[in-house]
Amino acid sequence: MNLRCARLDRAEVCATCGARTLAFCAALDLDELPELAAIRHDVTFGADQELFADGDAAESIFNLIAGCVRLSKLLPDGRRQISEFVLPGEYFGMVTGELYPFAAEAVTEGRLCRFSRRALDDLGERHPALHRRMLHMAWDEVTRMQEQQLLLGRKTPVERLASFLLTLAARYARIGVQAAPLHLPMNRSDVADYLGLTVETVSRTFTRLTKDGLIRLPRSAEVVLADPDGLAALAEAE
Amino acid sequence: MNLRCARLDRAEVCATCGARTLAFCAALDLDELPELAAIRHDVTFGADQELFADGDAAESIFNLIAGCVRLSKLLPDGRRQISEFVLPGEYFGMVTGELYPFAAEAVTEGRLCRFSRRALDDLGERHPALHRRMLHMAWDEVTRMQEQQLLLGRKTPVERLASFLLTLAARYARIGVQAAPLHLPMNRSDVADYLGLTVETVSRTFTRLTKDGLIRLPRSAEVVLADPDGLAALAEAE
DNA sequence: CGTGACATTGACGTTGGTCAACTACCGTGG
DNA sequence: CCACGGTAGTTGACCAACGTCAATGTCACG
Repeated sequence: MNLRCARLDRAEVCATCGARTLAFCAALDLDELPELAAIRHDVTFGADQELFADGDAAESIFNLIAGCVRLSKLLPDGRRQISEFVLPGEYFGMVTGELYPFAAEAVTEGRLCRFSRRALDDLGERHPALHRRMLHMAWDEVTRMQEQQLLLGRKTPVERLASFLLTLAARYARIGVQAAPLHLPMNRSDVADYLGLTVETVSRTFTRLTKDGLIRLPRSAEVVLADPDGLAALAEAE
Repeated sequence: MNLRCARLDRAEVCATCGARTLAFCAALDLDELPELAAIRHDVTFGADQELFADGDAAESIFNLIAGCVRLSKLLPDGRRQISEFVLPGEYFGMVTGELYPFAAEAVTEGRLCRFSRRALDDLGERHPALHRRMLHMAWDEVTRMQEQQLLLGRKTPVERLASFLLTLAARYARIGVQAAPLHLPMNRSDVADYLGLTVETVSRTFTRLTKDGLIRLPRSAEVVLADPDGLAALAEAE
């Protein structure tokens, strides 16, 4: 295989990527994609694999293609807060400082593109649409985080879990993943650390929602949203 | 005064603005500033004034020059979460949707630049450095919010208040505001809704920190950080 | 001074955390 | 194919922390 062939192949990868229309890559035209493909590094990872640790040198930005990743921060005594579950099409690892102020770990196995910050920034200089798209995605992220702050600061456990299930279902629906039944890739401990609760409270709350007929739980990782309107009423907290 | 004079005057406003080096405006060179000045609307506001409500049409982006603004969300029963206290040099009101999903109210009197989303986006097309700067500022915002989520989800009241005081002092120091004693522009109820607590708990926690010699409270809005290291130890939660 | 809003303090109750036991599930190996 | 062991999830009893409700204190402004 000669160089020319190799370049075409790499471009092909981006052109046929399932996550392209969702991710920031959508900002580039087909004929610009080879430039993106040229600076992209393909990474596959297994469940529970650490992608980077809190305090690592922040040299890369990541674009998730498949799987689920959790971003988390720890207190010295081990208390943990998961700030986000990253889904396909979303990017993570963006910081302006030298070090990542949070950790990224795989929830499930999956695949992502790694870009050197430097190279991606250069590409953005040449194709401003890329930075513009990343800006809008960052704004969406901020909006989601405001919603999550309301949840963490003011909602009861039932309201938190109802919000969580609905939001996750909506996010999966948006990226074209069937959501009935809703599959939870993360375990109860992850859910607890995302919602600011303990595993026990999460478990009790699942039971409570089940007994009230709002959901069904054929398996612990599979949720049927039996009464979405009822859940929404809880989530918006009447 | 003729048109030419007026244009020069408007440009002058941006060139001499105290917040320019802090805000996204720093992305533009002096000779590009008139373009920014041309689309800028000057707004002064009084304490407690509503800048926009949750659900208003999102037609503008705001750049705070002076004063303090709170961004908040409400649940139907009145529970409130303040997601951010905006300080001079920061911008707010950025969303990708049609409506603001949160409210913005003045904490103190102050001054800001209002930009139509459309006009600012056009300017960003012509000067990519602007979008790039806004992108980095958005990333910083996300980083601050992750820190705040850890606070809301996992910290105790004492840890929350210690973190809050240190973070606020650091932010003021960065923009060149003297921080000894630290002046709190917001009342206890705002602090409570920012930290996910009640006023009573906030008040008791102020008392506790005072009795432990970590702070002094000459007036309820004035805090002397008597033992910053002790506060930091609490904030990082040993 | 007097008034009203904001802040603090106290008494008490509820909610969600802690600790411990129990159960279900899954993979492994006999 | 079943027994076993380990992990994840659920349930129960108990308790402490924070919220609630109510009273009191403080300060700024007329």
